[in-house]
Amino acid sequence: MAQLKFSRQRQALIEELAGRRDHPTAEMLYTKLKGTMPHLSLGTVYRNLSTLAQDGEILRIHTGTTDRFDAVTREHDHFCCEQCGRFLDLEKDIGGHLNAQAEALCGVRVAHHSLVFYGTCCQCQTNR
Amino acid sequence: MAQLKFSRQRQALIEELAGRRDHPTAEMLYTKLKGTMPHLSLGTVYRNLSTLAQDGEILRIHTGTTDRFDAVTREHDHFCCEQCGRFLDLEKDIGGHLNAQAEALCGVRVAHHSLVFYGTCCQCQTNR
DNA sequence: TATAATAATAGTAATCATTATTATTTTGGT
DNA sequence: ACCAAAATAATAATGATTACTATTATTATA
Repeated sequence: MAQLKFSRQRQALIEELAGRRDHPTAEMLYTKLKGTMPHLSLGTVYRNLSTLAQDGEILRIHTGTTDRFDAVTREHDHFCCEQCGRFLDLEKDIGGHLNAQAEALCGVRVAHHSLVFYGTCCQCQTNR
Repeated sequence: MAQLKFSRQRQALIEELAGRRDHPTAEMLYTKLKGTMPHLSLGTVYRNLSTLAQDGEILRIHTGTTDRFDAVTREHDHFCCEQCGRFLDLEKDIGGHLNAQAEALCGVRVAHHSLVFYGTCCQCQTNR
């Protein structure tokens, strides 16, 4: 990709993602933006999410099913509730020094990591 | 699934997986076993890997592309080389007490986690 | 501001990994 | 040997994502 050109679609995508904390999937973003941009194509959403993630402007999170996206690019970790599917940021620093630790112990060069906890969230613990 | 019945295919799958350390994909196992079981079906491989993983007999690892499988079920972490694609066990204990830590800090109930480091492996560091 | 080069789009088709369907075969208890 | 339950092979279907292509939008420049 030589150089980026502005596009309303990409701009709307960036703004929408920055305005939410629920780690939406491509489909969720598509459905939402379709409201104000009826001609928006799902392929456009995927293409922009992919390039933005490659450029480090957003975060792409692999979950085993559908990928989720996050406007917060500072490395942090996530929690996925196996009951309700909620996908939460772990605000407290948990995985902070893991990269250095893995490098020291195992002799590999670590660029980044992906850490997802699975279990039961607060709401689902009380609702039972 | 009421109760399991023996099958040659499942047995071969378990033995093959137990005998290797490269975290094969379903396709890799299929190709290998096809040599001695020409009628083996890819669906059979997937179905057995899925039930074995559900029963906790093997580990299923999501990587963003193709899932990988591991006969070692003790919770441990992995490293994926972005140069050569090697998928390695991290033998040293890195993620050991993360679950408890996440529970204490964030008030969620953690059942398990998935931790994958990405970067450059030893071989790829020297070969450049 | 008209032009031209190029990037981005919409719409659709294709791909890839995985799961579901179904008719047939295996297994294991009686 | 007989029967019910489970497993299989072969294939179709699904779901997420990427690729293709003709058209449209953006931007630098004459």
